[in-house]
Amino acid sequence: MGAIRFKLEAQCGRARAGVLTTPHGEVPTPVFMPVGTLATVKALTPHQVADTGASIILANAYHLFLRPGHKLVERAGGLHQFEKWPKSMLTDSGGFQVFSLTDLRKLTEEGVKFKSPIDGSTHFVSPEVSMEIQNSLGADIMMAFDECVPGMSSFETALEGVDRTTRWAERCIAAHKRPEDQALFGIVQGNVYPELRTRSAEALVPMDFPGYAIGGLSVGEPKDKMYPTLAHTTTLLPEGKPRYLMGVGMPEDLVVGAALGVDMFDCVLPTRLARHGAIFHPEGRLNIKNARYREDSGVLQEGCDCYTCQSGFERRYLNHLVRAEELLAHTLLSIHNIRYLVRLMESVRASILAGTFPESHKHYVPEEFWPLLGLAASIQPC
RNA sequence: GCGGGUGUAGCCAAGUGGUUAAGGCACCGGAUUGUGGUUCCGGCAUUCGAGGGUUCGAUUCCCUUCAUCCGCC
Repeated sequence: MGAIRFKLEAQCGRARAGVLTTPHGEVPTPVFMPVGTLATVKALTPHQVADTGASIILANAYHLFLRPGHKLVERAGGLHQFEKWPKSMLTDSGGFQVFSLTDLRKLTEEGVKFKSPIDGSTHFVSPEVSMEIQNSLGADIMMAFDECVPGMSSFETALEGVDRTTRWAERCIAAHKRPEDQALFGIVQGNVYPELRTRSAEALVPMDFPGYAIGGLSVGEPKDKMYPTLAHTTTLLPEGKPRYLMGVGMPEDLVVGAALGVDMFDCVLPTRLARHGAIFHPEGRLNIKNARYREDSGVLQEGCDCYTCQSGFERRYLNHLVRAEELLAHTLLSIHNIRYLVRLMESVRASILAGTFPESHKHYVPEEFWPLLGLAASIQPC
């Protein structure tokens, strides 16, 4: 018996609705997971995060390793206790920082030498170190330490990334100390090359991870590369295990991902956009600091059930808070944006259960991509 | 009233007798997908307080005037 259970409740074409059970509760899927890199979803209290309907959040092993240190978090009773988040939690391995901190690191077969962005000191992270960090942090789900190559890398570079990720995956499994209460997910790499995605999945699936992530997407490649790659990759993964598309959070991408059989998503977008004064809206993204909202007495989104909209905060007030760089702007806009994505996933899930997906959500997706959803000329109800 | 200084975009401000007048802030847009919390990319003065003169050519040199600041009566 592993740390998690995953039960599929319904399928609709390739889309799935399920329930992921972790030691810290149930997570209905498909699910959007807010990101709390440094043991906090920026600008929000745990209560506010939970109030958006989020049932699982992320933290980052590499960043917490640098500050305050994973041993300190362990002495504090683990991440749940440290940051007072009682629900499910997932830690990223630091693998993404291999990609995002590319000019501050040196990569070898053994691991990665990073230069700390905090004080310039150097630190070595390997699959074994990442497992040690994540075991100390104690999240319900931890991620393998992988190599994520940039969006439009050459086939050769992507191939190296795939094979290194495979070798590192074996080392992660061997180094993982708490499989009974922490589930370790493998990560499929391969950039936009279908044959490399196949190669990666064929190597990782026999390792029998309790869940599989799709990494190396939304890292600079265009959508007409990303979507077909995703469509191919989800067919390679085991039916009965959760699938997690890493780093994806645009509403249309969530709908496409769910339609292609993804169960979990995470993204910094809702909170980062909020801190830059932008919000999700059915008509597209709105930049609430634009001059045209200066006298706007409406709420962010008519009919939205988030705290910010329900409290009646007007656009002209939020415009002011953003311009004045008041902290409350970050809080109020983050709440709206996270709730927007959580609610989107709730409605996707309900439609899958009702058998009306993806027809019910196709308006989120540009028409040119409808064929990918199974929404060509003939729509297949399920 | 006298002596001196300064007038360049909404604000601070560089600059030169010669094609398109730095830069910063603000402002107006855009970007941001497993977060290096203050980032990146664009746009924004046909004109240098006003008027006149010298010159092939003036924001720059000269005169007048206006505004403003400092000091002395």
